[in-house]
Amino acid sequence: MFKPLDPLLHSELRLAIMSLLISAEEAEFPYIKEQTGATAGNLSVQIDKLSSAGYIEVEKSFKGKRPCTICRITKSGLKAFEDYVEALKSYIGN
Amino acid sequence: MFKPLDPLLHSELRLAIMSLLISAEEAEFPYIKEQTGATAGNLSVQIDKLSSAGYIEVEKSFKGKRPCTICRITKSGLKAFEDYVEALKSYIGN
DNA sequence: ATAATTTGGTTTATACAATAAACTTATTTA
DNA sequence: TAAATAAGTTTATTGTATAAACCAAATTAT
Repeated sequence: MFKPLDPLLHSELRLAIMSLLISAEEAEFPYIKEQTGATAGNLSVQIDKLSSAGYIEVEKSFKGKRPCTICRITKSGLKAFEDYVEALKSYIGN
Repeated sequence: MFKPLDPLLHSELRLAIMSLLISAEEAEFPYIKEQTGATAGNLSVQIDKLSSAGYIEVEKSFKGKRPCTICRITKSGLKAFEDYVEALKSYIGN
């Protein structure tokens, strides 16, 4: 009847991050922060979780002398997102 | 960009309860419990929350000598659900 | 008859998770 | 050179989902 909702994606901020990365394929930390309106701390934590789960990959480099964190969605992240949307439909009706 | 998600509805079990009540317009506690697979304790708590918010109304009566708890969605609950679905679309794309 | 189980829940405790506050390091700007 | 900004991370707090424990009545088994 009701399909279980991946708890990693069933989170407002993490869902927003994933949504952004699906449209963008690549996004920097400050951009995600601005688009989601999240605090840096919260964003940092949630990015870690998505990264640990293998849903996104995080590339830390330097842009000039400043740190630069770039995020991309992974294949498995995209799959998880699609599954999540599918599961959601069992609650909200397509 | 991303619309905020009503935290009361952004919960797997509460969303399932609301979803059921939208289709059914009326449902008894044991039926909801069976359909959602929730434990009675969890269900009781979440029903209380939805009821306190005015999203559902709860009628406690007796069926013979056994207690009987019937739930119905309210107008404001239906509105909240629709708004939630609308907000969700800003994350998952319609 | 009475002990055990089931039904229909509620209350309480716990463990996790979302979020912000505080902090770090480096860089601009005043 | 002092203050503010940028880009994050780590830590602390608060909240919330969930299950465990509990209660009362009814039913079933011995």
